[in-house]
Amino acid sequence: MLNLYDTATSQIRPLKQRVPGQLSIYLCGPTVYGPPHIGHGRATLVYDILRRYLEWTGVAVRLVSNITDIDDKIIDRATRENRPWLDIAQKCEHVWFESMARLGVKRPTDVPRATEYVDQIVDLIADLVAKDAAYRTDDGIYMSTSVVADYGLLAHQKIDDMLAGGGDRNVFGADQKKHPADFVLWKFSKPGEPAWPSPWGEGRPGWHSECVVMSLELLGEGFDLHCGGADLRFPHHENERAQAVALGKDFAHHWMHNGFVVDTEGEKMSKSLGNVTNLPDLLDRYDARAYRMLLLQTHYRSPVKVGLDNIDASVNALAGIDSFAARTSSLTATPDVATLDAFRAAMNDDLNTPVAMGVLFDAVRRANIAVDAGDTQSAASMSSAVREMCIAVGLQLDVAKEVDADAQALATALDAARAAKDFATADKLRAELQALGYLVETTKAGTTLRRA
RNA sequence: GGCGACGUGGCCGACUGGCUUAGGCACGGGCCUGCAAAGCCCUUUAACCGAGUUCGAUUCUCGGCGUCGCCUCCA
Repeated sequence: MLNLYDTATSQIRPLKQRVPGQLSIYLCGPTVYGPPHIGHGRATLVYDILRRYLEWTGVAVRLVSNITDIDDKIIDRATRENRPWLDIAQKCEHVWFESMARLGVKRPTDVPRATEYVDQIVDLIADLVAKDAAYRTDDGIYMSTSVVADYGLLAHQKIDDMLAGGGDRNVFGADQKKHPADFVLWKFSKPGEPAWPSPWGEGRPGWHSECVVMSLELLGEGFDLHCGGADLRFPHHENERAQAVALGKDFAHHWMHNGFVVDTEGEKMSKSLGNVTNLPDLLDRYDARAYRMLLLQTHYRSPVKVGLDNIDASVNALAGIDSFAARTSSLTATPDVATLDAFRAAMNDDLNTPVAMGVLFDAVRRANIAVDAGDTQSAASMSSAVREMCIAVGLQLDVAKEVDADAQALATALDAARAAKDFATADKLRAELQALGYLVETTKAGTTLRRA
């Protein structure tokens, strides 16, 4: 059973399954108005690892992750660039999933778009209005947070205390709100803006209403886990919950939040600070698996520095596992039980992937020792355990690729030259093969080639 | 101003009141190799500062210093 930190209770507790053997997860997806940055990459990788691990243990996971395809930022950009807003949303969504594919992040089981749920969103807001939990102002319909007794649950702070400071920013519709914490459910549209009909006038849904509707529509009440980046804890998740609570609905039973990607000075990367690295740029420069490895070696709730040194270390660590995979690819056996037990224990302890990776690296080392000692039995069961662990966390190993006939001929010639002690020729052949992009491993047993 | 997280060896990063375990990367030495590469072995003896609790604290408590986050753009 996976024990997982729950933001609502500030405790590590079992992640309960509403239906045994199944797990329902809602992950707040991106607002598609620009390229994804590496913070998005972290969030999606963390939950991809969670999902894959759960699936590996035999749990059927339904992961719903939305696309926010209508939002002020999309409209702003459309206006600025004089393009249709839908064009921006669709192109950005395409880039998003392209990056996800490169990262090896499995596509969610459901990808609802906000614009596909406007009717249901209107219905939900109407229910809130009917219950006096929402009210109208000149610019939209607002949620009355004071009807929610435990508003502030996820923030772990009283509203008054939250409002005491930090009031140095522009708050949408602030002048007409009944309470400063109230938030917009429906925004009336200005001329030329995208608009949908509603009983209160044309407009568009507020961000917080989209997610509560889509999660409840697709997963139903009392779904197992709601997750996202730590910055969504408040206000976004708090506000989603407030709407559900105000309607008497059973909302998410467990809340999970991942830590941020920070820059080399330790500051959070965010678009407003201008210190973001775009995900496509990162993926152009490095093996995508290196980012996954880097995150696996950090706890999901800790901040992680993503810099050149860090990624290089992960690239090198990965190279070691790759060459291990290549030298043990032909071995098959039942995976070593103790190793997998240790791995599960680490993962079940609030997804302690750094410890789990320790187990993995230890297994690699022991398997290598066994190979060197000619103990194929142990080598096989250890290496099989390594392959299992890699599957569980979504690490694809680069096993030896096919070697073309020409290169194989050069390798054979290389072996012949070595046998004849013609080392000048042997060195030349090796250099040739390396120039062709192969990793050349010359051993007593003969030369093996891998794609570099 | 409120709430919270963190400060571990050259870098990243876990566990833990004592029984010298992290783990990865880098550096150095060795084995292997014709030489390399890959792999293996060994190595360097760390916990921001101060006080307290304790037989004993990196680990608990308090204080200080520092870094970071949330407080209606945000993964």
